Amino acid sequence: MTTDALSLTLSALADPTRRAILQRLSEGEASVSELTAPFAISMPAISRHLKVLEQAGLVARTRHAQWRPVQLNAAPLAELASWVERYRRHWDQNFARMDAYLAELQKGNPNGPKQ
Amino acid sequence: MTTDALSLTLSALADPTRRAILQRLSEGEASVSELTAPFAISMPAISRHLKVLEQAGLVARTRHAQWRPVQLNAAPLAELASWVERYRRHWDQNFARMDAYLAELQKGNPNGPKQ
DNA sequence: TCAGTATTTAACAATCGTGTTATTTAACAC
DNA sequence: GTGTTAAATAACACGATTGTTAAATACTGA
Repeated sequence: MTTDALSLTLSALADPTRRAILQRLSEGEASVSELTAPFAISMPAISRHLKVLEQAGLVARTRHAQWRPVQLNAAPLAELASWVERYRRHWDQNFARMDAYLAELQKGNPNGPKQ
Repeated sequence: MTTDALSLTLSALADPTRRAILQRLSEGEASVSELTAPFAISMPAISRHLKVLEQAGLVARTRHAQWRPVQLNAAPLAELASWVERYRRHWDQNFARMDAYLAELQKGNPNGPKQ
């Protein structure tokens, strides 16, 4: 498949369980057991969610005795943020007003800043 | 199922074809035929991608003779943007520096703004 | 009404995603 | 070594996703 990074990030984030895991990790690293506790699903299921998050680069795993602490890595979210930003003008009222204002300026300032 | 809105948005965006459709629509509305043209897949496949985007609230469809013009609706991206923003401090260097700076201020200004 | 165009829906196949339980691996402690 | 704990992997089931082609629907225009 060779899926692109942004698709990997988005499909990893599409699952509510995985987003909850990230939220927990934003408060600090955690073991797989600790991550499993809040959910009604088994540890193997969480382990697979972690694998998805790891392949998307959203978490990193280290090793400490029989624990594998999991840490958040938010770097891929930077790319997502910049992707979303390209659409901000389509929903943001301030952006819309700014566009209209600039358009007015463009055609000879009839409603420009100094009347 | 009753999937939450953010999950719907994210899984809709996880597909590269659907993101390409949105990008095309950011330049203006288009018919299904026009949206199909750039891709190597059939029109029914595109029609179903559009249904996914519509259910996520990312596009709206109107009716004009035998055409069903499709329009971008970026509103759901606002929620996504604000979700991502909550993690900005985890990747943004400026945020990290600001955090460190504020922490210094907090513990008695040893490395504060005036030395 | 009939033919043509645009689009959706139906029926099907193949693959993917997510959960389960059972088993295996790895590290600790005695 | 044995036993315990933490986690991953295997094997499986099941439903969702995504594509296909063929048929149905909706509108236009003579």
